[in-house]
Amino acid sequence: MRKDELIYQQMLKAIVEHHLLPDVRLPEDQLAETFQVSRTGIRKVLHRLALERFVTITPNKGAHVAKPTAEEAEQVLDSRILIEPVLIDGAVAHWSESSKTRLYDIVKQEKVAEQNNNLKDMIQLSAKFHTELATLSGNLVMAEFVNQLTLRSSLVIAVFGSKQSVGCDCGHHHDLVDMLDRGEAESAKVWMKRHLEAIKASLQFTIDKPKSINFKDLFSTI
Amino acid sequence: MRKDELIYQQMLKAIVEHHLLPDVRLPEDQLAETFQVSRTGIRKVLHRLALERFVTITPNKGAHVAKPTAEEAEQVLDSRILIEPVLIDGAVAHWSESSKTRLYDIVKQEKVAEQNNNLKDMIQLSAKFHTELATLSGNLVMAEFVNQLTLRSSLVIAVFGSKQSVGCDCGHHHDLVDMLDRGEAESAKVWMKRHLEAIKASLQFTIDKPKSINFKDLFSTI
DNA sequence: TATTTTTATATTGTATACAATCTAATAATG
DNA sequence: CATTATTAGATTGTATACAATATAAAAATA
Repeated sequence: MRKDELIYQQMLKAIVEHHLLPDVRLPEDQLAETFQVSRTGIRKVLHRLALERFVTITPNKGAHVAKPTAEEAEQVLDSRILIEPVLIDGAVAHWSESSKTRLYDIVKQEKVAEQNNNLKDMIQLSAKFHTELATLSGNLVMAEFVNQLTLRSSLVIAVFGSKQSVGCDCGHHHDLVDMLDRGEAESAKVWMKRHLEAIKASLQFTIDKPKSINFKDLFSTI
Repeated sequence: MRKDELIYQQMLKAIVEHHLLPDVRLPEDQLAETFQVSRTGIRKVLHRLALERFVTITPNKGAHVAKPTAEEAEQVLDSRILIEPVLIDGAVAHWSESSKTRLYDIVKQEKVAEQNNNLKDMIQLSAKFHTELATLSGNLVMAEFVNQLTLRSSLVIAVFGSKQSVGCDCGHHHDLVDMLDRGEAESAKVWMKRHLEAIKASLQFTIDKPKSINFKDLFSTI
């Protein structure tokens, strides 16, 4: 993998898994030193993350982890509520043994993460489940968009979510796969809509405060 | 507006309006000279266009105008067929006199462009109509995605489209606005789905060849 | 003391320099 | 003559240098 792609993946992971919280400053120098590249390489990554809404770049003031507003949070979830159900038809149409295996496998991992109370894995796996399902619909353009939306949801949860926002119902994903395997598209659509509405309903509008970060330590442990 | 934003807009416009055709090489030096900035600024823009799928960057070989494959073309249109109808509800819910005015205004401009056989305006205005409608739904996240999809459609049309792909039915947009104004959401959804399916059906799989480009001349005339 | 002004420091913005890589032309070899 | 090596030129990849801007601290003024 290209070096800048690797840095991108690591930073995105850190943001999505709440190791880097919203509003945290991302100084180019420190990141450059952390990843052993020049500022040029870091700027490329920050620029990409900014286009994808995970980072905010203010001219002459630098990059911060993005802090979605309440409006944006709502719109991200509403987008998923609109889109993900209509992808169910495609997933059912392309359904196969390997689809089933892939999704059940993720569900299994989710259960382990839940038992271990491993929040970071729970976040990552939940996003992975939804992205994988979108991919199974056969439309890569849509799958990419859903992928971005699930990752943005993780960021939204960092700002407005409670613990139940991510973990309350990962067992439920199992039920959805059952429906898909039985070819019950309509039930699956309804289920998906309610599932996402439940996540949206779990969001709360509170405030939190950023703190200083040692990037070298952070990226050496994850 | 920031200088790099302006360069981005101009290059995107050139691609979307078919002044820069798919597969055309985009050498950093020539673009840097054309826009009177260093390669640094150009690379930033090319990188952004690549993330948005309007440009393809091959490592150590540089940037080219993206040439969507048949699969991608199909998926872009399918995405619109899935998404744009479900945004109708939001547009009807937020409907107002200003909505009506905005859309009719675009339709009016479309008619002028059609009469003048002004292909470049027809492309731009058709994309604008669909984006504006998505914006009226009230969900900015969705609107941005639809905007990207409409622009990618223009690129798809550059590869697979016939003249009718863009201009066959711009009068029809008028009918849609009428339905929206009467609050006929369901009819409007069906109309939108058929409209996009017609565009998809007009795509043909042929071949064309790139030719050399004088960037200075090009960007001094548009 | 509170407020403004000035200065110093740190950080980002942009251009340039040099290294790495690819492309194409020329030379060498069978 | 066709094919492979070699070399020269052009182009991209990355780091660094310097300018522009913002931030924070110190000094000046009311």
